Amino acid sequence: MTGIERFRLFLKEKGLKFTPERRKIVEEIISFHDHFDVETLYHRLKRKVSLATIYRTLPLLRESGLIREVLRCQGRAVFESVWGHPHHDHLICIVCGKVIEFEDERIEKLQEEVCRKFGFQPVEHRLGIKGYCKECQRKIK
Amino acid sequence: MTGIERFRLFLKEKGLKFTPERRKIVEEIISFHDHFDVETLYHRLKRKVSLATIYRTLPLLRESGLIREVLRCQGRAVFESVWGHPHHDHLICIVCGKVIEFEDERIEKLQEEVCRKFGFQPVEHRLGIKGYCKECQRKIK
DNA sequence: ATCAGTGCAAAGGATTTGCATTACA
DNA sequence: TGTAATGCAAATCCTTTGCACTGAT
Repeated sequence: MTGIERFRLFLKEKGLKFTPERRKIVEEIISFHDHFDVETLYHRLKRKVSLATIYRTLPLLRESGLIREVLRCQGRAVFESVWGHPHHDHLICIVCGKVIEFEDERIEKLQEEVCRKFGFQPVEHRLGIKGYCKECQRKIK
Repeated sequence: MTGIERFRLFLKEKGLKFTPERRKIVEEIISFHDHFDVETLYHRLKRKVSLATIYRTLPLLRESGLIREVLRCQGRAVFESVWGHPHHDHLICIVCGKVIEFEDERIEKLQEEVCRKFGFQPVEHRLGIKGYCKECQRKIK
């Protein structure tokens, strides 16, 4: 199943409509795997879809498991496409803003274990470690 | 060393001043270990310290390691006092908003391992798992 | 034919900032 | 004394919303 099909199905199940605007948004999101904020997405869509519609569509994309919010950068929410990409977490440099992605299956497993322990059904999770990247540590010293 | 002393020292090292307002804020934060947002803190301080000053002081408290931002709730940043409290992470129910705290030493250790691997010097980290709590799972079914 | 979705512009709400004044160090 | 901090109010900036119109199912 493609991401677009997935979204279409999700909308159908909820009795919502698959509009041209929503199609453009999903297509754009799936074609890139970088981090993006709303403004960036808006420009990538060449302003063919209004900001209001983007803001109204993002929650649906989250619910359907196509994107997730990874972090906040100066008040702005930053998302990433999740479809077809292995889950990973982030190291965020508080000096230069660089983001390093990493995967650790063991951490994932332990999280699942914790959820079971509390009878909690996880939907989305986010692990962000803020600190100084290698380069910025040097600069400071 | 108490939290207040720690903050005082931090300010001194940075050439900043320890004012009555900052003292009130630290005292208040240390006396509670719950989660709090800016508005709540403002009211706890009985409005003796202005919102502007609170907003200007919070980053300093973060840098000095006394508090950390744990999550965002409808746009509002939520913090918690970290001083003298073991690190923990959160399960956040997306239906009722309940927050369950948990500690897992093994996850912490793995995070340190990841940081070493990337030569990254961690300052603060945050693991939040969103999903359905036990009660809300029942309600939905 | 309906009911949800869209764009626009206005509203909202948290956070930041300019400025004159105050007060630590 | 000199520099940073405070409070106030205005300004920002991201995000949400009301409304009249459009369009997917």
